[in-house]
Amino acid sequence: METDNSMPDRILVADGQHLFRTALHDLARKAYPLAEIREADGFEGLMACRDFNPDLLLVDFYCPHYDAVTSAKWLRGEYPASYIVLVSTVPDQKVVDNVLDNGVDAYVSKFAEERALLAAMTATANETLNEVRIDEKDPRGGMTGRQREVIDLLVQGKSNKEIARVLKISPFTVRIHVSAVLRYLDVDTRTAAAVKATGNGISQSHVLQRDSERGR
Amino acid sequence: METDNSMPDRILVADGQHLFRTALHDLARKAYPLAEIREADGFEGLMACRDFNPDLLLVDFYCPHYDAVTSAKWLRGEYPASYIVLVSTVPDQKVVDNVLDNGVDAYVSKFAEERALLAAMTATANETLNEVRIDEKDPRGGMTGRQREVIDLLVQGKSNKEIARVLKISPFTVRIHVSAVLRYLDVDTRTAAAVKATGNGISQSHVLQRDSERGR
DNA sequence: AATGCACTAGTACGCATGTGCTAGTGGAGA
DNA sequence: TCTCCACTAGCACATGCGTACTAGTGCATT
Repeated sequence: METDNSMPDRILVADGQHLFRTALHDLARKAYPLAEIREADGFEGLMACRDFNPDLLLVDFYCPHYDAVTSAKWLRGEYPASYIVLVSTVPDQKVVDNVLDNGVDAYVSKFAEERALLAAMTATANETLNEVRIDEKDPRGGMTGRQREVIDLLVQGKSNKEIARVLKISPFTVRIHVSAVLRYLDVDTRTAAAVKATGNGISQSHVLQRDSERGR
Repeated sequence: METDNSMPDRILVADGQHLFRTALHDLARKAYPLAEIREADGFEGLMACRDFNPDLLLVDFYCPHYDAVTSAKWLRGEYPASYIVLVSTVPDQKVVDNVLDNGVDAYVSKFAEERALLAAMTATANETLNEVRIDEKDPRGGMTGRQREVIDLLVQGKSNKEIARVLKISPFTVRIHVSAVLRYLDVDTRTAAAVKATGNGISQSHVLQRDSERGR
């Protein structure tokens, strides 16, 4: 921890939630009292910090209109030398693995304890981050690999035909998987499955199925 | 602010996100240095604090398996005398109005500034809280009232028939509204609409749409 | 070798969904 | 008054969706 390259000089904290961002900032300050820490609010804030060149990037972030992997790649492209920690609420191990394979160095759930958050931001690429990854229960634990791929696409609003195209299998086969997913989630329709699998955005830790938001 | 009844003795902070909860705790401490403040993690934590009898309740909370209004009513029933502030990410003014009509005293977005959060927790039932309500853009701004009611039910995974039953109108009429909503959100299927309207949960502050994921 | 399971692909059937029409009512505003 | 618009209700048609079958392949375990 006291090696030269594991001690970031510049830390960028990017998150749209003001209070959470502040808390992350404080935590980063606690971990690295000497570092210069900046905050960025959303995509625009991130764009405004292109010259900051942080060593460590703590971010809850998706490129507008793009998916997780694309966003991860974009981040890596923008910050090729930074240690990028995604602090978010992705509940799917598969997506986490995907972003970890595409530019993001570490992932921590927003529900994680301080300890885990600190561990993530003090870890470096040389160290083990497996322990830092996801610490939330995955409701899809009982699903097969294919079923998870299908539900991942389903919650994007994709039709069976589209899912089939993506996975390069028959729409008939997709229906098999969808059907199994519905049974697993104990719902009747794909929309209900999407809602249940997606969470509602209001309180990721507490199950629910009412309402929400989000635009485009 | 210095009247006797506006100064809470006991404050309960309930939120599943540990760091955010801590930050809320700190903020509450800043607002009311003398108060006894407790934290609760999720539904279970809330249940464990039934004897605490807080004057002020800062909560991001839904009853498991129940909707916003039911949760609000439950909260009010559990804490009949508390000043209940919902700190969450509900983006729909209508749902906010509904919970405000059913037990919750005030709502603040998680994206709000400290100032707004402080304002909400220092407000009392006698004061104006209109200014404290929602400060996030509602992607459904252009929708009619009925359309919002429909999308609210749609994102619960309800079928047209179920929506019709709830709103006490014909399923044919529901289809009219659903169709309008799909056009408005620029999607082809109700599932895609639900996803788009629900957000993806990964980064509530940054718009997106191509992808998503999410557990519960 | 045999069993189990995931994955694949198909058919058939029934209901749900989404669109495009027509049409009536009531309220707000010019 | 006349117009605009939200809301209501229906019909027709095409497509999507979900379930219940059958069936074959490949892999891992016993």
